[in-house]
Amino acid sequence: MEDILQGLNEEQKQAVTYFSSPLLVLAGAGSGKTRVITHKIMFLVNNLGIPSNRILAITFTNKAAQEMKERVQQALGIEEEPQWISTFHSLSAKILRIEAEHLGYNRDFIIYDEEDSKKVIKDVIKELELSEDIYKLERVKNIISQIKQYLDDSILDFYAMTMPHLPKILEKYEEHLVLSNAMDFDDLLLNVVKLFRENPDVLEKWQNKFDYILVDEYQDTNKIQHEILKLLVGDRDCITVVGDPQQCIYTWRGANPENILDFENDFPNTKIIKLERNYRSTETILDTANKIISGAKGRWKEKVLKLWTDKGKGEKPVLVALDTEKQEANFIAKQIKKLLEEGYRYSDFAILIRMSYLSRNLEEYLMKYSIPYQIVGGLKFFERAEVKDILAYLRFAFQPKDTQAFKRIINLPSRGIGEKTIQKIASFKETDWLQAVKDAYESMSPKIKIRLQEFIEIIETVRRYGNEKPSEMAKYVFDAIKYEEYLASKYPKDWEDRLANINELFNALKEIERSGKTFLEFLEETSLAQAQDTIEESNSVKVMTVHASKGLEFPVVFIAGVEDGIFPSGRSFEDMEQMEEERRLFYVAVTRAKEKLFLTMAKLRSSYSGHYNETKPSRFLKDIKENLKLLTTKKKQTVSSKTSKTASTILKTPLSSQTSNSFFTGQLVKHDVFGKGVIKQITGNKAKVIFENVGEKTILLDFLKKA
DNA sequence: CTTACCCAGCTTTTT
DNA sequence: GCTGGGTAAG
Repeated sequence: MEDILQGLNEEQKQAVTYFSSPLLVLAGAGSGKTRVITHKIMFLVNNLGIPSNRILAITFTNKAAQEMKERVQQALGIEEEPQWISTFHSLSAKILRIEAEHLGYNRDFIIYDEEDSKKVIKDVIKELELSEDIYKLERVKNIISQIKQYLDDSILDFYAMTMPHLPKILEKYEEHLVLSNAMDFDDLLLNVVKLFRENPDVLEKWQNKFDYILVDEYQDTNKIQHEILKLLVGDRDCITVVGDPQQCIYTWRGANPENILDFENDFPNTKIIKLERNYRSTETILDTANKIISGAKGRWKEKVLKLWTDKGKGEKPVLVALDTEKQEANFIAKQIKKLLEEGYRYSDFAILIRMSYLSRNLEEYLMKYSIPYQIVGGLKFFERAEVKDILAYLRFAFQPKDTQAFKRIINLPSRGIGEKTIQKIASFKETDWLQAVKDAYESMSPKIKIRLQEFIEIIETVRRYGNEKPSEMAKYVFDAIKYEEYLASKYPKDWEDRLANINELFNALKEIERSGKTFLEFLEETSLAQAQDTIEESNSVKVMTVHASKGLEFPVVFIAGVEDGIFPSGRSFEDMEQMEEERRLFYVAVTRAKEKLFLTMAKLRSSYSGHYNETKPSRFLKDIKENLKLLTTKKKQTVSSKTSKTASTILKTPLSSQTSNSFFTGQLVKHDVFGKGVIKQITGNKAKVIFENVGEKTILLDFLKKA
């Protein structure tokens, strides 16, 4: 017993050993959240005699799950990894693979990623002949996702007022998914709730499977995840959740800092324990973080945690204002080089950004200084077109109902099969697309017959051997469709890089053959892979979005682009709630740092067109200016000649010099293409303009001139 | 049906 | 600077 509790502080011990009622642990950044969960699992097993496979633990990333599994396994000295440590999405997929039939699905269902779902919605909008201006793809997709996440039909009613055909779209969308034996990300969760609600016996079975449930990063769970927990717990007490409302950064995915407070309502007699002692950062960094969050608003504020540490003062965070983004990147790279001499390693550094496109500029300079780096996240490996192409062949062979896979490959590379032929095939479709192709075969022209024959042969071959030897089959497809030629002609610039990706795919497939996993498991893993899962152990600087940095810590952190419009994002300007989220994001970013923290900004930043725009320092800097040390770099390249002054000087100046591109509502403007117009509304870097000839358009400010 | 070319629009965050 | 869509020619 001493063993497990050793090294924990009083509150942590309490959290680990409390079982009398549902437990909510409010745990600040760096306060040992994950540690509490891991130790509680060990306590359950060692001291209460509960088998590890009867404990369900939910983490936010697969990486965290894997680490927790390993730690628990090692600490308990057990043969097998604990089975039920995973993310909500992986858990749901696992449950649904077993219970799919109850929902009219087949166990071999495919998980549609963002791109697949979007294409389905696009097809549906076309099919229903709706205006793409009113039913904007991105918006419709978001609404559908919201409806599924909030478990609330009134959302549909609400949007249906302006989009009367929305219910029809939703219905058709669902139909398409079921016909493809596919689920989207939201379905994974939603279908579990449906399953449990409609099948009490199934629910009971799963309730009986778990004696205790623990959830990490609870502040970022949404309604539907909460519902899954409620169902699994039933009327028992067996749940501990750990979270921090200050770190809720996924409201756009249905999470809300208030949700964590509702836990008390849904689980009666909830006990609350606060962990406010921070083991990660220096006092100055924590003080800065506390200042940021003390400006927050909202009901959860009463639950605000005040972090403290006995680590000592430490150095003040440094604010550096560079002239341009190039110099910003240059500064960061140089600073890293400098700190390396003080004994830091590359892997001690993280560069955090609010928007992923900011990484390009950084990359350039990291390369220039020969600093090994890894961009975490961004376009993920399995989302790359070439990887998806090859996988689509395997996917389709495996699941010939998969409409999106079929549409992707039937004319890839060009087989002379276009819209018309696909329509024809569709008219023959009864169950799956492969059968439809075979049935439609006779009615095709001789030329197309040959091409279809080739296609069928490829698919049939993959069907025969795909399950055992996916890597060989991938190679076979690659050769059979002459994919290398296709790549070379389609992407003359970077086809070699893409080819390298294909090779990596072959390796990944070989790896699963070795590990004894099935192709389906492989597909599931790849579609649920997260940014953090790709983090390499290598000694390299990590560049990532603030979102991707959740739960991680680094000795030295740079936060780049601390400018209004970037951090906070320009989109949050008109929406209080979103601005609040930006604040929490900033809080998360700052609390990643253990020892040193640099905030950098560029006075001029180029937009995609290459034009430089003046920037304003982030509004969040005002709250923390006394905490910051200001570093200015002299004109010439002598980086060493820096002068220190107070941060407030820089915060005062730029506002007044903002004349060059300041627009206002009602202003007469000119656009190269659209001609003269009047600004109706300005949001962020865009303006709604009514043009005399072409009507209303939303235009980026960069493209407008004063008339 | 395909290809080649032009143009508009654009960058949150992601399971 | 990139991409997806639209269009005209083959």
